[in-house]
Amino acid sequence: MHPPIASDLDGAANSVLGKVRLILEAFGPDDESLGLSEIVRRSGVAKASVHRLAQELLRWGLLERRGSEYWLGMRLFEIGQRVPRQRILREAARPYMEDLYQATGETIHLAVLDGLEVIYLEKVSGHSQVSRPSRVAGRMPLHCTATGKALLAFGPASLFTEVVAAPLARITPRTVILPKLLAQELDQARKAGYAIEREQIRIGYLSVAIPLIGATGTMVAALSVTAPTFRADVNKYVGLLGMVSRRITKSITLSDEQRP
Amino acid sequence: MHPPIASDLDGAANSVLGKVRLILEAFGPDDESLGLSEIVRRSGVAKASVHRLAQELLRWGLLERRGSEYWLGMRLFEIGQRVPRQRILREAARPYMEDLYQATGETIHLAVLDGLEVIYLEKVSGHSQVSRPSRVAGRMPLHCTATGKALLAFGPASLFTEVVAAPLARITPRTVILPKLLAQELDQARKAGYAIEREQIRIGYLSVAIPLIGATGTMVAALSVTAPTFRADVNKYVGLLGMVSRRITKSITLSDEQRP
DNA sequence: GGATGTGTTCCGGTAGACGAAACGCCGGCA
DNA sequence: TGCCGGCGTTTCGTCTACCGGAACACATCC
Repeated sequence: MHPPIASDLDGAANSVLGKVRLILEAFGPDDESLGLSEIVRRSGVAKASVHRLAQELLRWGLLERRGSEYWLGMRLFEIGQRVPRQRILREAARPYMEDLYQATGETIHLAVLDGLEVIYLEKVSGHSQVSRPSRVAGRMPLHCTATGKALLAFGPASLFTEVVAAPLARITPRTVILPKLLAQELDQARKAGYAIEREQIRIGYLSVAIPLIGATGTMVAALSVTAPTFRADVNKYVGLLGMVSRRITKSITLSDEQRP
Repeated sequence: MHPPIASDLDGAANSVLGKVRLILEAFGPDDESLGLSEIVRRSGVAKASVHRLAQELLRWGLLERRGSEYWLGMRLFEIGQRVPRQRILREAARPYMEDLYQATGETIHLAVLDGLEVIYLEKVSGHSQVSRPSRVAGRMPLHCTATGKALLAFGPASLFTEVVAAPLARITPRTVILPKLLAQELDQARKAGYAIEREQIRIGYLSVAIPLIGATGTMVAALSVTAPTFRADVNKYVGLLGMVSRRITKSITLSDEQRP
């Protein structure tokens, strides 16, 4: 765990909010608690300032504390659940994701575009953590995930251009990293109405994703089924996803205007 | 939607963080976007300050904007998912909640104590929104919800004392609001190993909840099944919950020390 | 005892924060 | 058309909230 990239946060420590950001982002996705000194080390903010701001964050509930250890506080979870861009989609999609999970027995993801990445809004799965790399609110590259490919294929062409402007990361030996090959995959996805990745993100697994198109015809999200390759039934998943996507988009009141 | 209670936030507007809190909490659980002037009205913070802080929150990603409308930003959702008190429990309980949902076809809730309320960490349900009053990260009173009763019954006696120190709210005509009667219910719950509420929170619905006890023997959370009264099978739910709770508590690495 | 680590408190200095006021734009209405 | 009220943005003199080095208190280890 390293502090946020310095170039993103130049000058951050010369404002209160900048320091608060550094403090809260010192806690990584797998951390439990941190001591004050560890927060200082990770954030680069002066100890007395960290202490002072932490007291105020405690009063707000954004941090919680026991003894000398600090935790991210429940109030963050509460406010985070209010974010309309995830709330409305999740609420609309959840029952259908449950249906898909029951019909397939495999892991179901709901993802949206954020910056140049996929961010997972929801994941329905059982005891086998088949898609271990993914987590709710986690981010993954667009180019090698099925949801990412669906977002690329059915989203604006400018998105593809932006994504391939930087070298594409190779996650597995099967990851497609040549822009030309990726473009062909996306063409195929547009013709077929769904995107697919086979072992491009995790060996032994494949995902099938379809786009959720909003009322004004623009990409809103993508929905996928992820399964171990040996037992995957792509045609079945595509059929189910297709039926479900029509119902979800009917129930979404979210327009693309929701997308800032 | 009204601004945060003034008594909780006396003096809040004389610090940066206090103002940020007022701004972020101006967005309610069902809001989508707010204009700058509406944020000003709800928060009571001066317009120029709201504008200035909003710009910084935009840079951080805690707010997002389109035109002159502001949204809570995806970054809040991301950080909110890092909160260990919800993350670890949810991850442990999710697969079992799916099992329960499949076995019962009814709504499953996972809840923890926060302050003197229940807060729902997760909810698995299908198309019938049987427990409409509840939502993830939503809060409900302890005394009239099954999860709340389980938390009271199996938690420290001091909690009960605190809760009944103030008048208990009557939600439905069936809500138990006399401390003596509530105490009897909790005794019954302790003897039976589970808590139950019948139409105390919503007419026509009942819930059954069991406690999740951590490694050190203290209450960590409560898990419930909620169903329409006419088709509820309490014995079935109790049996299933019992089997599942043993497995969840085995997989929880969370100790009560996680509870600040 | 000294060194090292943790978290807490102090307090003079200052720059970041403040917000009234002005500005520019827009839509509605007489 | 002109006025008004609403919106969001900008300005800039003022000031106090914020800053953080330093001191302090406590704990552990050699």
